[in-house]
Amino acid sequence: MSENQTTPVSELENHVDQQVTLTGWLYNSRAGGKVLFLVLRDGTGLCQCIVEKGKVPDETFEALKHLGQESSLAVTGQVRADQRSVGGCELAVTAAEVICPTADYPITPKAHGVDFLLKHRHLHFRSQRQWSIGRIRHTVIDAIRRFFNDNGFTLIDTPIFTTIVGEDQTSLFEVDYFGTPLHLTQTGQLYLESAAMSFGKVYCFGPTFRAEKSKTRRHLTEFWMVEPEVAFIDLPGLLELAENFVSSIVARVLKDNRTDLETLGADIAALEKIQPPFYRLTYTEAVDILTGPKANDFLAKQLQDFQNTKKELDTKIADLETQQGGQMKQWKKDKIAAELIELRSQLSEIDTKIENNPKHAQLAADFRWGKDLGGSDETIISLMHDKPVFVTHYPKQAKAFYMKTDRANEKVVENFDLLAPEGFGEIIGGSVREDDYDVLLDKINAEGLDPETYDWYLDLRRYGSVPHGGFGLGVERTVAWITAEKHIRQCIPFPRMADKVYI
RNA sequence: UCCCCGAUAGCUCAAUUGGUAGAGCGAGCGGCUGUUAACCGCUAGGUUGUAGGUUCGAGUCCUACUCGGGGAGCCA
Repeated sequence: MSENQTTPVSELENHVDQQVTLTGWLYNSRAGGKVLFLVLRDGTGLCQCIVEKGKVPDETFEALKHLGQESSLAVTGQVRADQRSVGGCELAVTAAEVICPTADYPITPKAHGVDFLLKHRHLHFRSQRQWSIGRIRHTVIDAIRRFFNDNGFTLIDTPIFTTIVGEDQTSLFEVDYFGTPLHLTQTGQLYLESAAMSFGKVYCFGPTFRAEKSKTRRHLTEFWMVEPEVAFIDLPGLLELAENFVSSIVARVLKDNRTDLETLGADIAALEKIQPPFYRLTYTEAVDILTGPKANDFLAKQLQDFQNTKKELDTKIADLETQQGGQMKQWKKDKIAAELIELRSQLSEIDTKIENNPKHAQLAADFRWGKDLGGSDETIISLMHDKPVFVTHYPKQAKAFYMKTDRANEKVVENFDLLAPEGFGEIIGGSVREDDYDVLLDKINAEGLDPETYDWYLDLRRYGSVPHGGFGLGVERTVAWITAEKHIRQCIPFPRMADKVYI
């Protein structure tokens, strides 16, 4: 069974009316008395294989008829173009070989809960949704490398065992490095700054670790981040780089993964709008929006929408419950019961939203200049826009020590966050770095950090310091946004969450 | 760490508000030549998360714990 004797499902359209052999796994089967419909999954796509009694040996027919989901097999037959089939092609089977028959595969083609699927992650990969997300993740990562490699950036691999704190001291994973405490990297940025002084434009790309005990849909303790760093750049330059970068990723996914996006139910029309320029707001403008009538009206309208949806759901549920009491065929009753389950789960989701809306309104209204923007605040801002939004110039005290103080307004730093639209929130954080030796040293001391540890970092300001800056983009958050996946744990093969690691 | 919600068959969920635990899917057997999460018939499948309490009687009410989901803080 060498590779050149088998044909990938993705290439069947080039083999119509030819005889081919497919290898893969049984995704689904529907058995008739004298005809079987086997849906084969081979990693490149799905193909419906038709097995007619009499066209294959009887024992093959019987074996295939009782074959369990996810059995591995090889099938040979003639390719036919048929619009009734998934993918537009099907296989008229003349011979088949079962490689490994399977019984009791745990993941059925029906609905499953989140916890169950995570516990079966090693098998859940095989499901359509995870497969499509995985392919899009692949494209996103390739597009990231492509963009930087094509734009004069040099890849610099920064260490995973580190001695320096880039973000927050409380969120470090400590490791015992031959008796010396080190920690896993939170960012490659500080190392990258030294590389930028050698290569000009650099980037690093790898896993990042944050020991934040966050239990939300946008947090992982291990995630992938790409960080470009550029010498001789200012804040407007960075924003331009970031919007071109993000737009190029989205464009690549639209080009390479349209059917995956369709499978996932992503909003393709919205993605097509993702082109420069993005919206630009200062932090102060964002605070004015949050505490002013605009956010208030927006949230009030949102609450009204939620309540209208709730009313509609309540009416539908009441209707179905009344119908359920009446006389009717069993299958009709079952259908109503299934519909009720779906509607009730929608209702519970909308109830949560209705419950959270006033809390978020309160948080937004109580917001005072000086705090960092909260998750809900970012969600509100991002929901109010149909394209990504840059929020720039945050208060100095809310941000990391290395960010450059704005010389025009010393209360703020020259930084930015990029919020993905329609509620997805932050996907990029970045800044111009403080390039003045004395200002940086003061910041290090003010933060209570040990200047000796940062001696090499200060050297970069001693020897030919230049204005420079960069940003970090979270891969899983980007994939979640593009695929319209609610939770980023679905956007990494083996998610590590606070307090939970399955395999 | 805090707030809200949940735990019933392998899976997803019901159980008329305290009165004999049910259905679909999945599994097994049978039927059907064009199915699309196929359909139809039959069969098997349960100490209702754990421990205690209230009650003639608890899946349902109370307390504690465990596990899970959502949200806050923090962040990519």
